[in-house]
Amino acid sequence: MFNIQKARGKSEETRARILEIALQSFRERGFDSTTMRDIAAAAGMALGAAYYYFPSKDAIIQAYYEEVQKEHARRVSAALADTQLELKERLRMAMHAKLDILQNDRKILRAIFRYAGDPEHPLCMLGPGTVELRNQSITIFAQAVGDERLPEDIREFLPLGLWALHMGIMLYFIYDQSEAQRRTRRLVDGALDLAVRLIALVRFPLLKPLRGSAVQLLLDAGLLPSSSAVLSVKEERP
Amino acid sequence: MFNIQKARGKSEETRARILEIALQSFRERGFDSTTMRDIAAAAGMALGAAYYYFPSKDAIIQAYYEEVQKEHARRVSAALADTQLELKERLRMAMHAKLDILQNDRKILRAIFRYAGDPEHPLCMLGPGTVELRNQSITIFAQAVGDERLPEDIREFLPLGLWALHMGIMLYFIYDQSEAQRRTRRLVDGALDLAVRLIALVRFPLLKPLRGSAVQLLLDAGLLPSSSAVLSVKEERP
DNA sequence: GTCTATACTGAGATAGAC
DNA sequence: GTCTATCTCAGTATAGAC
Repeated sequence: MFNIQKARGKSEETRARILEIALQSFRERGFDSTTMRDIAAAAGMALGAAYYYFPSKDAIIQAYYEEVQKEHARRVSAALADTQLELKERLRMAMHAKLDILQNDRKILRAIFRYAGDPEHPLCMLGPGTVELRNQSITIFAQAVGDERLPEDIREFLPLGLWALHMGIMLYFIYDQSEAQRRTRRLVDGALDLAVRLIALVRFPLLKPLRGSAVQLLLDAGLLPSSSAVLSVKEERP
Repeated sequence: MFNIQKARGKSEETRARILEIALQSFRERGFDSTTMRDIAAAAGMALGAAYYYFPSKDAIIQAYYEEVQKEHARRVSAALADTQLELKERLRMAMHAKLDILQNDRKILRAIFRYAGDPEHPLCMLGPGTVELRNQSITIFAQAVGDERLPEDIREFLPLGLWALHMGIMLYFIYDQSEAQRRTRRLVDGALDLAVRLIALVRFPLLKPLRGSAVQLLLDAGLLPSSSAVLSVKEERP
Protein backbone atom coordinates (compact mmCIF):
# COMPACT_ATOMS: atom_id res chain seq x y z
CA MET A 1 0.00 0.00 0.00
CA PHE A 2 2.64 2.50 1.06
CA ASN A 3 5.99 2.54 2.79
CA ILE A 4 5.63 2.51 6.52
CA GLN A 5 8.86 4.10 7.56
CA LYS A 6 12.26 5.24 6.34
CA ALA A 7 13.95 3.10 8.99
CA ARG A 8 17.04 5.15 9.71
CA GLY A 9 18.44 3.46 12.83
CA LYS A 10 18.26 -0.09 14.03
CA SER A 11 15.66 0.87 16.60
CA GLU A 12 13.45 2.45 14.00
CA GLU A 13 13.87 -0.60 11.85
CA THR A 14 12.61 -2.84 14.64
CA ARG A 15 9.73 -0.50 15.29
CA ALA A 16 8.82 -0.50 11.62
CA ARG A 17 8.99 -4.28 11.54
CA ILE A 18 6.65 -4.61 14.50
CA LEU A 19 4.26 -2.13 12.91
CA GLU A 20 4.31 -4.00 9.61
CA ILE A 21 3.72 -7.38 11.24
CA ALA A 22 0.97 -6.02 13.45
CA LEU A 23 -0.90 -4.42 10.56
CA GLN A 24 -0.54 -7.60 8.55
CA SER A 25 -2.23 -9.50 11.34
CA PHE A 26 -4.87 -6.82 11.92
CA ARG A 27 -5.81 -7.03 8.26
CA GLU A 28 -6.05 -10.80 8.24
CA ARG A 29 -7.53 -11.58 11.60
CA GLY A 30 -8.86 -8.26 12.79
CA PHE A 31 -7.71 -5.97 15.57
CA ASP A 32 -9.25 -7.72 18.56
CA SER A 33 -8.30 -11.19 17.48
CA THR A 34 -4.66 -10.19 17.23
CA THR A 35 -2.98 -10.21 20.60
CA MET A 36 0.16 -8.38 21.59
CA ARG A 37 1.61 -11.82 22.22
CA ASP A 38 0.87 -12.81 18.65
CA ILE A 39 2.60 -9.70 17.38
CA ALA A 40 5.63 -10.18 19.59
CA ALA A 41 5.90 -13.85 18.65
CA ALA A 42 5.56 -13.10 14.93
CA ALA A 43 8.27 -10.47 15.27
CA GLY A 44 10.47 -12.99 17.08
CA MET A 45 10.67 -11.19 20.38
CA ALA A 46 9.21 -11.22 23.85
CA LEU A 47 6.02 -9.43 24.80
CA GLY A 48 7.88 -6.78 26.74
CA ALA A 49 9.99 -5.89 23.71
CA ALA A 50 6.90 -5.11 21.66
CA TYR A 51 5.66 -2.92 24.49
CA TYR A 52 8.99 -1.15 24.53
CA TYR A 53 8.27 0.16 21.03
CA PHE A 54 4.54 0.66 21.37
CA PRO A 55 3.18 1.56 24.80
CA SER A 56 -0.14 -0.01 23.90
CA LYS A 57 -1.94 -1.87 21.18
CA ASP A 58 -3.78 1.34 20.38
CA ALA A 59 -0.47 3.09 19.81
CA ILE A 60 0.11 0.79 16.86
CA ILE A 61 -3.16 1.95 15.36
CA GLN A 62 -2.20 5.54 16.00
CA ALA A 63 1.13 5.05 14.22
CA TYR A 64 -0.73 3.48 11.34
CA TYR A 65 -3.16 6.35 11.03
CA GLU A 66 -0.35 8.90 11.10
CA GLU A 67 1.16 7.13 8.12
CA VAL A 68 -2.21 7.15 6.38
CA GLN A 69 -2.52 10.89 6.85
CA LYS A 70 0.99 11.50 5.56
CA GLU A 71 0.26 9.43 2.50
CA HIS A 72 -3.04 11.19 1.93
CA ALA A 73 -1.35 14.59 2.06
CA ARG A 74 1.31 13.38 -0.35
CA ARG A 75 -1.17 12.03 -2.89
CA VAL A 76 -3.47 15.04 -2.80
CA SER A 77 -0.56 17.46 -3.15
CA ALA A 78 0.79 15.51 -6.09
CA ALA A 79 -2.59 15.38 -7.83
CA LEU A 80 -3.19 19.10 -7.31
CA ALA A 81 0.24 20.07 -8.64
CA ASP A 82 -0.19 18.26 -11.92
CA THR A 83 -3.41 19.31 -13.51
CA GLN A 84 -6.01 22.04 -13.64
CA LEU A 85 -9.08 20.36 -12.22
CA GLU A 86 -12.55 21.66 -11.46
CA LEU A 87 -13.57 22.01 -7.82
CA LYS A 88 -15.74 18.93 -7.92
CA GLU A 89 -12.95 16.88 -9.46
CA ARG A 90 -10.45 18.07 -6.89
CA LEU A 91 -12.78 17.10 -4.05
CA ARG A 92 -13.50 13.75 -5.67
CA MET A 93 -9.82 13.10 -5.96
CA ALA A 94 -9.19 13.98 -2.32
CA MET A 95 -11.96 11.70 -1.06
CA HIS A 96 -11.15 8.78 -3.30
CA ALA A 97 -7.44 9.08 -2.51
CA LYS A 98 -8.25 8.54 1.14
CA LEU A 99 -10.38 5.51 0.38
CA ASP A 100 -7.69 4.11 -1.94
CA ILE A 101 -5.22 4.19 0.92
CA LEU A 102 -7.66 2.54 3.31
CA GLN A 103 -9.13 0.10 0.81
CA ASN A 104 -7.74 -3.06 2.41
CA ASP A 105 -7.68 -1.79 5.95
CA ARG A 106 -11.31 -1.53 6.88
CA LYS A 107 -10.78 -3.86 9.82
CA ILE A 108 -8.13 -1.50 11.13
CA LEU A 109 -10.39 1.49 10.60
CA ARG A 110 -12.86 0.01 13.03
CA ALA A 111 -10.33 0.25 15.79
CA ILE A 112 -9.78 3.91 14.97
CA PHE A 113 -13.47 4.72 15.25
CA ARG A 114 -13.77 2.81 18.49
CA TYR A 115 -12.90 5.78 20.64
CA ALA A 116 -15.04 8.37 18.87
CA GLY A 117 -17.16 8.71 22.00
CA ASP A 118 -14.25 8.82 24.42
CA PRO A 119 -12.83 12.37 24.44
CA GLU A 120 -10.09 11.51 26.89
CA HIS A 121 -8.71 8.63 24.91
CA PRO A 122 -5.54 9.62 23.04
CA LEU A 123 -6.74 7.82 19.95
CA CYS A 124 -10.09 9.60 19.87
CA MET A 125 -10.31 11.18 16.43
CA LEU A 126 -12.48 14.01 17.73
CA GLY A 127 -10.63 14.60 20.96
CA PRO A 128 -7.75 16.83 22.03
CA GLY A 129 -5.27 13.96 21.69
CA THR A 130 -5.50 14.15 17.90
CA VAL A 131 -5.74 17.90 17.17
CA GLU A 132 -2.62 17.80 15.07
CA LEU A 133 -3.78 14.88 12.97
CA ARG A 134 -7.21 16.43 12.56
CA ASN A 135 -5.88 19.82 11.52
CA GLN A 136 -3.63 18.15 9.00
CA SER A 137 -6.62 16.42 7.52
CA ILE A 138 -8.70 19.60 7.40
CA THR A 139 -5.78 21.35 5.72
CA ILE A 140 -5.69 18.71 3.01
CA PHE A 141 -9.28 19.51 2.16
CA ALA A 142 -8.54 23.22 2.30
CA GLN A 143 -5.85 22.62 -0.32
CA ALA A 144 -8.33 20.75 -2.45
CA VAL A 145 -10.70 23.73 -2.25
CA GLY A 146 -7.73 25.88 -3.20
CA ASP A 147 -8.40 29.47 -4.29
CA GLU A 148 -11.83 28.71 -5.70
CA ARG A 149 -13.78 31.96 -5.84
CA LEU A 150 -16.29 31.66 -3.00
CA PRO A 151 -18.00 33.88 -0.45
CA GLU A 152 -15.80 34.29 2.59
CA ASP A 153 -18.10 32.47 5.00
CA ILE A 154 -18.37 29.45 2.71
CA ARG A 155 -14.63 29.41 2.24
CA GLU A 156 -14.12 29.36 5.98
CA PHE A 157 -16.58 26.59 6.57
CA LEU A 158 -15.89 24.34 3.61
CA PRO A 159 -12.70 22.53 4.70
CA LEU A 160 -14.23 21.57 8.03
CA GLY A 161 -17.43 20.54 6.30
CA LEU A 162 -15.52 18.37 3.89
CA TRP A 163 -13.54 16.84 6.71
CA ALA A 164 -16.78 16.01 8.51
CA LEU A 165 -18.19 14.53 5.31
CA HIS A 166 -15.04 12.47 4.92
CA MET A 167 -15.43 11.13 8.47
CA GLY A 168 -19.00 10.12 7.67
CA ILE A 169 -17.88 8.47 4.46
CA MET A 170 -15.21 6.50 6.28
CA LEU A 171 -17.86 5.30 8.69
CA TYR A 172 -20.05 4.23 5.78
CA PHE A 173 -16.99 2.60 4.24
CA ILE A 174 -16.55 0.42 7.32
CA TYR A 175 -20.12 -0.81 7.05
CA ASP A 176 -20.10 -1.23 3.29
CA GLN A 177 -20.30 -4.92 2.36
CA SER A 178 -20.54 -4.35 -1.39
CA GLU A 179 -17.81 -5.73 -3.60
CA ALA A 180 -14.70 -3.55 -3.33
CA GLN A 181 -16.92 -1.04 -1.48
CA ARG A 182 -18.34 0.31 -4.74
CA ARG A 183 -21.31 1.72 -2.90
CA THR A 184 -19.05 3.98 -0.90
CA ARG A 185 -17.40 5.15 -4.10
CA ARG A 186 -20.78 6.00 -5.58
CA LEU A 187 -21.77 7.71 -2.34
CA VAL A 188 -18.68 9.89 -2.58
CA ASP A 189 -19.52 10.92 -6.13
CA GLY A 190 -23.16 11.55 -5.34
CA ALA A 191 -22.47 13.43 -2.14
CA LEU A 192 -19.89 15.69 -3.75
CA ASP A 193 -22.12 16.33 -6.73
CA LEU A 194 -24.85 17.37 -4.34
CA ALA A 195 -22.44 19.37 -2.20
CA VAL A 196 -21.22 21.39 -5.16
CA ARG A 197 -24.77 22.08 -6.27
CA LEU A 198 -25.65 23.06 -2.73
CA ILE A 199 -22.73 25.47 -2.62
CA ALA A 200 -23.87 26.97 -5.91
CA LEU A 201 -27.34 27.44 -4.46
CA VAL A 202 -26.28 28.81 -1.13
CA ARG A 203 -23.85 31.29 -2.72
CA PHE A 204 -26.74 33.50 -3.75
CA PRO A 205 -26.51 36.83 -1.90
CA LEU A 206 -30.16 36.35 -0.98
CA LEU A 207 -29.09 33.48 1.29
CA LYS A 208 -26.34 35.35 3.09
CA PRO A 209 -28.42 35.66 6.28
CA LEU A 210 -28.97 31.90 6.34
CA ARG A 211 -25.26 31.30 5.89
CA GLY A 212 -24.58 33.83 8.60
CA SER A 213 -26.78 31.93 11.02
CA ALA A 214 -25.05 28.67 10.19
CA VAL A 215 -21.60 30.15 10.72
CA GLN A 216 -22.72 31.76 13.95
CA LEU A 217 -24.08 28.42 15.12
CA LEU A 218 -20.79 26.68 14.46
CA LEU A 219 -18.82 29.48 16.09
CA ASP A 220 -20.99 29.33 19.20
CA ALA A 221 -20.52 25.59 19.28
CA GLY A 222 -16.75 26.00 19.07
CA LEU A 223 -16.68 23.92 15.92
CA LEU A 224 -15.28 26.58 13.61
CA PRO A 225 -11.62 27.47 14.16
CA SER A 226 -12.21 31.17 14.81
CA SER A 227 -9.35 31.18 17.28
CA SER A 228 -7.60 27.99 16.25
CA ALA A 229 -9.74 26.05 18.71
CA VAL A 230 -11.02 23.33 16.44
CA LEU A 231 -13.42 20.94 18.06
CA SER A 232 -12.55 21.98 21.56
CA VAL A 233 -15.77 22.04 23.49
CA LYS A 234 -14.62 24.01 26.49
CA GLU A 235 -16.36 26.21 29.00
CA GLU A 236 -18.04 29.19 27.32
CA ARG A 237 -16.54 31.91 29.50
CA PRO A 238 -14.07 31.31 32.31
CA MET B 1 -34.04 10.10 36.70
CA PHE B 2 -36.59 7.46 35.82
CA ASN B 3 -37.76 4.10 37.03
CA ILE B 4 -35.61 1.33 35.73
CA GLN B 5 -38.10 -1.47 35.89
CA LYS B 6 -41.53 -2.38 37.16
CA ALA B 7 -40.05 -5.32 39.04
CA ARG B 8 -42.90 -7.80 38.81
CA GLY B 9 -41.19 -10.98 40.01
CA LYS B 10 -38.36 -11.54 42.41
CA SER B 11 -36.04 -12.31 39.53
CA GLU B 12 -36.83 -9.04 37.80
CA GLU B 13 -36.30 -7.25 41.05
CA THR B 14 -32.83 -8.68 41.37
CA ARG B 15 -32.07 -7.83 37.79
CA ALA B 16 -33.28 -4.30 38.33
CA ARG B 17 -31.17 -4.00 41.45
CA ILE B 18 -28.04 -5.10 39.62
CA LEU B 19 -28.79 -2.67 36.82
CA GLU B 20 -29.37 0.16 39.27
CA ILE B 21 -26.18 -0.53 41.19
CA ALA B 22 -24.14 -0.91 38.03
CA LEU B 23 -25.38 2.38 36.60
CA GLN B 24 -24.70 4.09 39.90
CA SER B 25 -21.12 2.94 39.73
CA PHE B 26 -20.76 3.79 36.03
CA ARG B 27 -21.90 7.33 36.79
CA GLU B 28 -19.51 7.76 39.68
CA ARG B 29 -16.42 5.95 38.52
CA GLY B 30 -17.00 5.50 34.81
CA PHE B 31 -17.68 2.40 32.79
CA ASP B 32 -14.18 1.01 32.47
CA SER B 33 -13.26 1.61 36.09
CA THR B 34 -16.23 -0.42 37.26
CA THR B 35 -15.59 -4.16 37.21
CA MET B 36 -18.18 -6.88 37.13
CA ARG B 37 -16.79 -7.98 40.46
CA ASP B 38 -17.44 -4.52 41.89
CA ILE B 39 -21.00 -4.69 40.69
CA ALA B 40 -21.58 -8.16 42.07
CA ALA B 41 -20.00 -7.21 45.39
CA ALA B 42 -22.03 -4.01 45.66
CA ALA B 43 -25.17 -6.01 44.92
CA GLY B 44 -24.16 -8.44 47.66
CA MET B 45 -23.89 -11.47 45.44
CA ALA B 46 -21.38 -13.66 43.71
CA LEU B 47 -19.88 -12.85 40.35
CA GLY B 48 -21.76 -15.69 38.73
CA ALA B 49 -25.05 -14.21 39.82
CA ALA B 50 -24.36 -10.94 38.04
CA TYR B 51 -23.46 -12.88 34.92
CA TYR B 52 -26.60 -14.90 35.30
CA TYR B 53 -28.65 -11.75 34.72
CA PHE B 54 -26.36 -9.94 32.32
CA PRO B 55 -24.26 -12.03 29.95
CA SER B 56 -21.70 -9.24 29.71
CA LYS B 57 -20.86 -5.80 31.00
CA ASP B 58 -22.02 -4.41 27.67
CA ALA B 59 -25.40 -6.05 28.16
CA ILE B 60 -25.91 -3.77 31.16
CA ILE B 61 -25.31 -0.76 28.93
CA GLN B 62 -27.73 -2.16 26.40
CA ALA B 63 -30.39 -2.61 29.05
CA TYR B 64 -29.79 0.94 30.17
CA TYR B 65 -30.16 2.34 26.68
CA GLU B 66 -33.36 0.41 26.13
CA GLU B 67 -34.78 2.08 29.22
CA VAL B 68 -33.63 5.44 27.95
CA GLN B 69 -35.42 4.91 24.66
CA LYS B 70 -38.59 3.81 26.39
CA GLU B 71 -38.50 6.87 28.58
CA HIS B 72 -37.85 9.11 25.62
CA ALA B 73 -40.83 7.70 23.76
CA ARG B 74 -42.97 8.16 26.84
CA ARG B 75 -42.00 11.78 27.38
CA VAL B 76 -42.35 12.78 23.75
CA SER B 77 -45.75 11.11 23.45
CA ALA B 78 -46.93 12.85 26.58
CA ALA B 79 -45.72 16.24 25.43
CA LEU B 80 -47.28 15.81 22.01
CA ALA B 81 -50.63 14.76 23.44
CA ASP B 82 -51.02 17.80 25.63
CA THR B 83 -50.53 20.87 23.56
CA GLN B 84 -50.66 22.26 20.08
CA LEU B 85 -47.05 23.13 19.38
CA GLU B 86 -45.32 24.45 16.28
CA LEU B 87 -43.00 22.11 14.37
CA LYS B 88 -39.89 23.77 15.73
CA GLU B 89 -41.17 23.54 19.27
CA ARG B 90 -42.05 19.89 18.87
CA LEU B 91 -38.58 19.10 17.59
CA ARG B 92 -36.97 21.15 20.34
CA MET B 93 -38.98 19.25 22.88
CA ALA B 94 -37.98 15.89 21.43
CA MET B 95 -34.28 16.73 21.41
CA HIS B 96 -34.20 18.32 24.84
CA ALA B 97 -36.22 15.45 26.31
CA LYS B 98 -33.49 13.06 25.24
CA LEU B 99 -30.79 15.24 26.75
CA ASP B 100 -32.80 15.61 29.96
CA ILE B 101 -32.84 11.87 30.34
CA LEU B 102 -29.13 11.55 29.67
CA GLN B 103 -28.07 14.64 31.59
CA ASN B 104 -26.20 12.82 34.34
CA ASP B 105 -25.14 9.83 32.32
CA ARG B 106 -22.60 11.22 29.92
CA LYS B 107 -20.02 8.74 31.17
CA ILE B 108 -22.36 5.92 30.30
CA LEU B 109 -23.06 7.41 26.89
CA ARG B 110 -19.40 7.05 26.05
CA ALA B 111 -19.67 3.31 26.38
CA ILE B 112 -22.61 3.32 23.99
CA PHE B 113 -20.71 5.22 21.33
CA ARG B 114 -17.71 2.99 21.72
CA TYR B 115 -18.90 0.48 19.17
CA ALA B 116 -20.05 2.93 16.52
CA GLY B 117 -17.33 1.69 14.18
CA ASP B 118 -17.91 -1.97 14.90
CA PRO B 119 -20.88 -3.16 12.81
CA GLU B 120 -20.73 -6.67 14.19
CA HIS B 121 -20.90 -5.66 17.80
CA PRO B 122 -24.41 -6.17 19.23
CA LEU B 123 -24.21 -2.82 20.97
CA CYS B 124 -23.26 -0.92 17.83
CA MET B 125 -25.86 1.84 17.47
CA LEU B 126 -25.53 1.83 13.69
CA GLY B 127 -25.36 -1.92 13.23
CA PRO B 128 -27.88 -4.69 12.64
CA GLY B 129 -27.86 -5.62 16.32
CA THR B 130 -29.81 -2.48 17.19
CA VAL B 131 -32.27 -2.09 14.29
CA GLU B 132 -35.21 -2.26 16.66
CA LEU B 133 -33.85 0.37 18.99
CA ARG B 134 -32.89 2.61 16.07
CA ASN B 135 -36.27 2.32 14.39
CA GLN B 136 -37.96 3.16 17.67
CA SER B 137 -35.87 6.27 17.91
CA ILE B 138 -36.58 7.30 14.31
CA THR B 139 -40.27 6.74 14.97
CA ILE B 140 -40.16 9.10 17.92
CA PHE B 141 -38.91 11.85 15.65
CA ALA B 142 -41.50 10.93 13.04
CA GLN B 143 -44.13 11.47 15.71
CA ALA B 144 -42.63 14.85 16.53
CA VAL B 145 -42.87 15.79 12.86
CA GLY B 146 -46.46 14.60 12.98
CA ASP B 147 -48.77 15.52 10.13
CA GLU B 148 -46.98 18.75 9.33
CA ARG B 149 -47.80 19.71 5.74
CA LEU B 150 -44.62 18.95 3.83
CA PRO B 151 -43.59 17.72 0.40
CA GLU B 152 -43.57 13.96 0.33
CA ASP B 153 -39.83 13.57 -0.15
CA ILE B 154 -39.04 15.84 2.77
CA ARG B 155 -41.54 14.00 4.92
CA GLU B 156 -39.84 10.72 4.12
CA PHE B 157 -36.39 11.97 4.85
CA LEU B 158 -37.02 14.16 7.87
CA PRO B 159 -37.30 11.56 10.68
CA LEU B 160 -34.06 9.89 9.64
CA GLY B 161 -32.40 13.27 9.28
CA LEU B 162 -33.52 14.28 12.75
CA TRP B 163 -32.34 10.98 14.17
CA ALA B 164 -28.92 11.56 12.58
CA LEU B 165 -28.85 15.08 13.98
CA HIS B 166 -29.73 13.72 17.39
CA MET B 167 -26.86 11.25 17.20
CA GLY B 168 -24.51 14.09 16.37
CA ILE B 169 -25.88 16.13 19.22
CA MET B 170 -25.38 13.29 21.66
CA LEU B 171 -21.78 13.06 20.50
CA TYR B 172 -21.34 16.79 21.06
CA PHE B 173 -23.02 16.35 24.43
CA ILE B 174 -20.39 13.83 25.48
CA TYR B 175 -17.62 16.28 24.67
CA ASP B 176 -19.34 19.31 26.14
CA GLN B 177 -17.49 20.52 29.25
CA SER B 178 -19.66 23.60 29.78
CA GLU B 179 -21.64 23.88 32.97
CA ALA B 180 -24.69 21.59 32.78
CA GLN B 181 -23.90 21.21 29.07
CA ARG B 182 -25.51 24.54 28.23
CA ARG B 183 -23.60 24.70 24.99
CA THR B 184 -25.28 21.55 23.77
CA ARG B 185 -28.66 23.01 24.68
CA ARG B 186 -27.89 26.12 22.66
CA LEU B 187 -26.61 23.97 19.82
CA VAL B 188 -29.93 22.11 19.76
CA ASP B 189 -31.89 25.34 19.57
CA GLY B 190 -29.65 26.82 16.91
CA ALA B 191 -29.51 23.68 14.83
CA LEU B 192 -33.27 23.21 14.86
CA ASP B 193 -33.87 26.85 14.07
CA LEU B 194 -31.58 26.47 11.09
CA ALA B 195 -33.12 23.15 10.13
CA VAL B 196 -36.62 24.59 10.04
CA ARG B 197 -35.46 27.54 7.95
CA LEU B 198 -33.66 25.13 5.66
CA ILE B 199 -36.80 23.08 5.25
CA ALA B 200 -38.75 26.23 4.42
CA LEU B 201 -36.16 27.09 1.80
CA VAL B 202 -35.89 23.68 0.27
CA ARG B 203 -39.67 23.27 0.05
CA PHE B 204 -39.79 25.60 -2.94
CA PRO B 205 -40.96 23.67 -6.00
CA LEU B 206 -37.99 25.16 -7.84
CA LEU B 207 -35.73 23.00 -5.66
CA LYS B 208 -37.57 19.74 -6.24
CA PRO B 209 -34.81 18.42 -8.54
CA LEU B 210 -32.19 19.05 -5.87
CA ARG B 211 -34.31 17.26 -3.29
CA GLY B 212 -34.80 14.44 -5.76
CA SER B 213 -31.06 14.04 -6.13
CA ALA B 214 -30.61 13.97 -2.39
CA VAL B 215 -33.29 11.35 -1.90
CA GLN B 216 -31.87 9.28 -4.73
CA LEU B 217 -28.44 9.48 -3.15
CA LEU B 218 -29.75 8.21 0.17
CA LEU B 219 -31.75 5.48 -1.52
CA ASP B 220 -28.70 4.31 -3.46
CA ALA B 221 -26.71 4.31 -0.27
CA GLY B 222 -29.38 2.20 1.44
CA LEU B 223 -29.82 4.86 4.08
CA LEU B 224 -33.47 5.60 3.39
CA PRO B 225 -35.92 2.88 4.41
CA SER B 226 -37.40 2.36 0.94
CA SER B 227 -37.87 -1.31 1.76
CA SER B 228 -37.60 -1.16 5.52
CA ALA B 229 -33.86 -1.72 5.26
CA VAL B 230 -32.65 1.13 7.40
CA LEU B 231 -28.93 1.50 7.55
CA SER B 232 -28.20 -1.91 6.14
CA VAL B 233 -25.28 -1.52 3.81
CA LYS B 234 -25.55 -4.79 1.98
CA GLU B 235 -24.52 -5.98 -1.46
CA GLU B 236 -26.14 -3.87 -4.18
CA ARG B 237 -27.68 -6.70 -6.16
CA PRO B 238 -27.42 -10.38 -5.25
C1' DG C 1 -34.91 -21.36 38.05
C1' DT C 2 -31.77 -18.62 41.30
C1' DC C 3 -27.59 -18.27 43.31
C1' DT C 4 -22.75 -19.30 45.76
C1' DA C 5 -18.06 -20.41 45.63
C1' DT C 6 -14.06 -21.20 43.40
C1' DA C 7 -10.96 -21.77 39.88
C1' DC C 8 -9.34 -21.06 35.36
C1' DT C 9 -8.24 -18.80 30.65
C1' DG C 10 -6.87 -15.14 27.88
C1' DA C 11 -5.29 -10.68 27.06
C1' DG C 12 -3.54 -5.91 28.01
C1' DA C 13 -0.25 -3.89 30.59
C1' DT C 14 3.85 -3.22 33.95
C1' DA C 15 8.18 -3.98 36.92
C1' DG C 16 12.38 -5.01 37.28
C1' DA C 17 16.27 -8.12 36.18
C1' DC C 18 19.93 -8.56 32.73
C1' DG D 1 16.73 -2.85 24.55
C1' DT D 2 15.08 -7.05 25.68
C1' DC D 3 13.19 -10.76 28.53
C1' DT D 4 10.70 -13.04 32.36
C1' DA D 5 7.49 -12.87 35.71
C1' DT D 6 3.53 -10.92 37.37
C1' DC D 7 -0.78 -8.22 37.84
C1' DT D 8 -5.57 -7.08 36.70
C1' DC D 9 -9.81 -7.89 34.92
C1' DA D 10 -13.43 -9.72 31.65
C1' DG D 11 -15.32 -13.70 30.89
C1' DT D 12 -15.97 -18.96 31.28
C1' DA D 13 -16.53 -22.92 33.46
C1' DT D 14 -17.98 -26.21 37.08
C1' DA D 15 -20.13 -28.17 40.88
C1' DG D 16 -23.42 -27.80 43.80
C1' DA D 17 -27.06 -25.56 47.43
C1' DC D 18 -31.92 -24.45 47.58
